[in-house]
Amino acid sequence: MLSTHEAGGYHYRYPHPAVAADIAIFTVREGKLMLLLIKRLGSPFAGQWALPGGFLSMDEDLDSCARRELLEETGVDKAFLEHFGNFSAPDRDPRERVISVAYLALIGFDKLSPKAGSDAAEVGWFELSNLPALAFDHAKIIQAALKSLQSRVNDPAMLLHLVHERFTLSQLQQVYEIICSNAVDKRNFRARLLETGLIVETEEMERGAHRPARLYKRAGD
Amino acid sequence: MLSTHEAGGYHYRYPHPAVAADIAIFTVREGKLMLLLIKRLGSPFAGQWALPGGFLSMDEDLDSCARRELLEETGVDKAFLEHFGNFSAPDRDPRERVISVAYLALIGFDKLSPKAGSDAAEVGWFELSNLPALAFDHAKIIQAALKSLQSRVNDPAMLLHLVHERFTLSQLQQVYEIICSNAVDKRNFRARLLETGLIVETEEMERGAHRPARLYKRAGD
DNA sequence: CCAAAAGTGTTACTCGTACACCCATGT
DNA sequence: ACATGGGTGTACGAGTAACACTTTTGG
Repeated sequence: MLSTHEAGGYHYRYPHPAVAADIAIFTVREGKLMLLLIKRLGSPFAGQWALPGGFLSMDEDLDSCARRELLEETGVDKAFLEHFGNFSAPDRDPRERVISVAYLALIGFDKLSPKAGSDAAEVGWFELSNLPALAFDHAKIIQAALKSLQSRVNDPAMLLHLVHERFTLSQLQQVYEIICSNAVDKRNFRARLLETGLIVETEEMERGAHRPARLYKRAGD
Repeated sequence: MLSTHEAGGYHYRYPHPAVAADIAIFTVREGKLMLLLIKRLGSPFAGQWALPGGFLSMDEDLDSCARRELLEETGVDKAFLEHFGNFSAPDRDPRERVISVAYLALIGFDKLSPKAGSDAAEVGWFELSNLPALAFDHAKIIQAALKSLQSRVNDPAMLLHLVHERFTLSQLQQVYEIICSNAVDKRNFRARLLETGLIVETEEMERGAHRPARLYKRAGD
């Protein structure tokens, strides 16, 4: 049962799957729900797009692995990050047996460092409604990620991860409506949010083409 | 990256964890929430109690693995079975790195075959309020399982897996109250359940020491 | 002065909760 | 007859959903 490290390899009495954390990283930009994908360089599925992710190291748990991958791809270390499912069909990776532990991540588009990550692979944001062909079973994983996201849309703490540091209530409502894709009443939305106590108003205003909107921030600054 | 099968072992370029499905199998008997545990024969933790579970085979996915383990331990193949979390601390198993994919299972106590499973290990049902010392991090897994169970107590479809084929509304309510450990109003409980349409009344009555109670069954017979 | 988004309260309805008495059976 | 659990309806309150007009700025 124990592994031995000999001749640059690892040896086990019984077959072991590889275990990877894959992350569906969402953000909202210009009124669209966007997903981060990376372009695969090697085979299989070379040239196709896939979810960022990576194999579990022996000295970290799965949450740490996901957080590490998120940091590498986006430069963000403080973000909403949550497990939502495992994907384990025996043939989902043609190379070897790989168990994918899938995470949902949410970040505000402003928090991304411009040179996102140092991974050599090409990185791109895609509108969720216009995804390219995807490697492996990642299309299925994304569907499940979206479902998980939508099921939590009423959690204001989650929504707050998708807006900028300072935000207007309309922006927050827009994010809400993009996720669940139906409109809600402005007054009800605002009242519900303010009485959670999770956000506080600032003295700043956003200047736009029309009447300025008050900016809010998270209660914990 | 590929594995090779040579001299009775499996060889990988990078270290791989073992992956196991562990199952918290709950039932209700005599007004108590019970959990199935097995007594470990070998080391580590020999003689201590643990959750049933087993390693993932290369030809099955995780759900199938959990269902197989459930069948082996209880003789039940049609039961509520649902993933609720992964446990992946690097040192949770002293032998080697093991990722535990944890499942919640619910079965009616009547559906258990008497000679539950063919596994040689000793099997026992324990009151949740009176568990023995547990191997590995299984105490933590059980806490998480219970939390998951309680969070879904309002799903009538789930509750129905914990009662017999034919059941009285009082029995169902008792199960509800045991899980969330607080009392609810009889009339409200019954009304809510009946209007889901998930259960239908039968012509049978349960005869007891007092007024007979109507027996119900699942809507899909 | 016009267009565009910001901001603000009240009413109706739905759903959940609280509550008390009579009934059927076994002993 | 009595003890025990089975069975039933209504009223109130909380929370959710519907609804319209005024304000502020830029062009």
